[in-house]
Amino acid sequence: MSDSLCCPSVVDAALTPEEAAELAEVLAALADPVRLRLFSIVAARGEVCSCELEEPLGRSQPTVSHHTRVLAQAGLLAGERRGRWIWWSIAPGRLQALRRALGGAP
Amino acid sequence: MSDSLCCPSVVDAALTPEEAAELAEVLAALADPVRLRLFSIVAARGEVCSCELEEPLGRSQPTVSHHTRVLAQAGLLAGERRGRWIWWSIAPGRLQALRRALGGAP
DNA sequence: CTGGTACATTGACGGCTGTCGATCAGTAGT
DNA sequence: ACTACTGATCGACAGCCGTCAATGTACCAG
Repeated sequence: MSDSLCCPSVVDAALTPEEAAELAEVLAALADPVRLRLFSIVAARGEVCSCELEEPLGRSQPTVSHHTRVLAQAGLLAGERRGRWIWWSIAPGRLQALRRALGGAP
Repeated sequence: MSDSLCCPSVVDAALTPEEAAELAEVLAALADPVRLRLFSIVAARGEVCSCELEEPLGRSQPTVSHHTRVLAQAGLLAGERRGRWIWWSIAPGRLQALRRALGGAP
């Protein structure tokens, strides 16, 4: 996926199919209750390893791995391997870019 | 669906399953390229009737009807019947509430 | 090297979603 | 009433998505 998500706002003018597809990808990554909770847990704690997510989410380890992968591919989560663990944090700027694409003030 | 979408922000604290489910509904409504373009067309023109949407979206009349319905049920679009036509406009406040739920400034 | 731990991948299953053709319901004009 | 037009609904189909058990991979301690 591109890294832009910068220029067009939904409320300014009709989106091109390409712009819409790119925006939809990011929105789809957040449009799941489990991923929203996962994301908010990471945001609240700053840094979380995968193994700390299974219990609060009530999902199996493969499912948690699947969701972290989706959020990371959407550019919303950043993962860093430290030894056996992967520490997840909020990818800076991406959420703000999303809000701007949704018509938020620059 | 509730009409709130007011209080919790994804970045402030861990969302409850109920808060996450409600937010996910609105995000899912926007997480489709066709609906994003539909929404942006309505936003750009102010008011559009359904019959003016089929051509720019390249979708059949039942499909357009399906998408307007999804957006309206999510509280993002408002429809008003005038004669044979239904005029669609952006539901005020809903998008701003979504941005706030995504951590935007109040 | 052996065993254990953290995470990824695979395969399978059920459910949801986008799409269209066909049909139905409501409105307006003749 | 009849016709024409806008929009909703239904039925069906293909494709995608969330989920988990099983298995694979990478890393560390001993």
